Amino acid sequence: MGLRPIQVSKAYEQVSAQLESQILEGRLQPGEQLPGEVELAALFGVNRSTVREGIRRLESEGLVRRASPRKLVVSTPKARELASRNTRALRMLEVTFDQLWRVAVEIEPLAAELAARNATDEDVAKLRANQTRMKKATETRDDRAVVRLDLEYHSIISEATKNPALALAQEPIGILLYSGLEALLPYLPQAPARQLEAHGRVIDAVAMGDPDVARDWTLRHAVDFRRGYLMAGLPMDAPIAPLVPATGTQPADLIPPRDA
Amino acid sequence: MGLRPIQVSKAYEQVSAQLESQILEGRLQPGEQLPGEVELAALFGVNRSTVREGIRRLESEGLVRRASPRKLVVSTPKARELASRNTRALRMLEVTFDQLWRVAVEIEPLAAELAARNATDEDVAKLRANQTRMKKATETRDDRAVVRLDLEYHSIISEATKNPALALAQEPIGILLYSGLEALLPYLPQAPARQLEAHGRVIDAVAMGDPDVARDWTLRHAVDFRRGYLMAGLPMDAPIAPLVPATGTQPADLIPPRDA
DNA sequence: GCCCTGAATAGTGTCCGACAAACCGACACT
DNA sequence: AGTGTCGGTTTGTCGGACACTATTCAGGGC
Repeated sequence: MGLRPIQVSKAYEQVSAQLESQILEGRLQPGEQLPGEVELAALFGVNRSTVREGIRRLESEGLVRRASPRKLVVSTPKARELASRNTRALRMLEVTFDQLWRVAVEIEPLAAELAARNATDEDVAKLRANQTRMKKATETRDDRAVVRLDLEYHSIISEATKNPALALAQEPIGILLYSGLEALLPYLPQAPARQLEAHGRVIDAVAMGDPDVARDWTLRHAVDFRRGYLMAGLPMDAPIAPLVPATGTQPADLIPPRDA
Repeated sequence: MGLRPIQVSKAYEQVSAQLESQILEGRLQPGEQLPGEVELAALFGVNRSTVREGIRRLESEGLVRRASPRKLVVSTPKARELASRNTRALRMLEVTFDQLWRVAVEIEPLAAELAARNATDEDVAKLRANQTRMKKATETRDDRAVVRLDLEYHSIISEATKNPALALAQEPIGILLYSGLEALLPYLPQAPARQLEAHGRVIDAVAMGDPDVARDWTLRHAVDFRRGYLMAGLPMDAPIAPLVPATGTQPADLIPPRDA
């Protein structure tokens, strides 16, 4: 029969849904301040608690943001938060190195190309600063810093493309993929040096606005990374970040937080 | 100075943060059921309202889900919801056709290739069913249905890759890009026929497990789409979905929903 | 014995009212 | 001008309450 499952709509869902559609339709514009909770409750004709629950959802989706504890303003979702949510989702979906790499090897060169086309002087400056610190970290063999700076490098490239669609697609993949670098470094002491070289070439190409060279060296870098991963004997088809910890932890009870 | 902005941590944030970390660390596994709100409130030592606000966030992030109104279970974020959130974000960031297309032209062929490598019989069946309905919609010139089926086609391809990283990157871009198809169709009556052909070729290639052909025809399809967009005289550098509606709508007040 | 039905139970959705802490703006003071 | 003070406002949190509905379970019908 042509019957659809009926779904009761909770009040707090309607609150977030209505506010969301007002935002999406542009009737509430980014930067604009929302009324206080009591006033909203009055406008919607529901209790303040209900409004609060609705607001929590919008907050978590990045459509509204607290400029200060008292100011609730409409906002566009921030790239950083989107990336971290997507990264988390990929982790939970137990994505493998191979899956990530297959996408990265196509998208990272594109990112480098677009960065070379669109990067501002400021972006280039950031890249050079990153390179300087990376050099230092490589010399002092500070693995932790190497990984952190590598992630930062990819993030700067992403931003330099001036292409939100690319950034959204690339960032979570880059973050997860190059987090795996940490497991790699102990086996491949020469990796940071090769990385430093590749980054340097790409940065020069970006600075000179040479898309082809940027693309080419990024591709090499990605291929090299995969080879290193293989040589280190790390598994390509195992989840990058397993959900179940290796140590036999039993489901512990939650710890009350409020004693602070 | 080396001072960091201080941030007070609200109780409801700690609730969601603690539950989130329990999930991420695997101590709470997907499918597992959470205690009721009262019990959680007791465990955390806070009021039920506070727990509820925390749960709303996790719910909105897809880390927990209501299996039935009474059962709150841990869950992995669903691809569909991630895609729609990311799509919304891209819209709000006022991404342009050109930006989307540059990414799509690299990532969609990859998706087709991987689909050809990994698609199951079920995926192929879905694709064929989609093709059948698309044919009908083309013949009856039902533009609305053509767009809907095109989006579905891309979604099936995405799923057939068996690569969550790719799906995450591709879906929002595909959704946004091919929503623009609707604006295109009135100008290009022959577009659906060409699309039908391209889809058909890709589907055959996927069915036969031929990655190269799948990739090739998807690339052609993407290039063709851009040409159509140009020929129709549609703007490449304007936001795909402007936030501010063209009609002069003034910021309307919120409408109380509860009279239903 | 098994299935169906209806009562009992438990849990969610929503509301009310309240209060301390903090924030914000204004105002007075040096 | 810069700084302290003060009071109103808003948020964060609490406790309690109640209707409604899943879910459970026991008893009756087959």
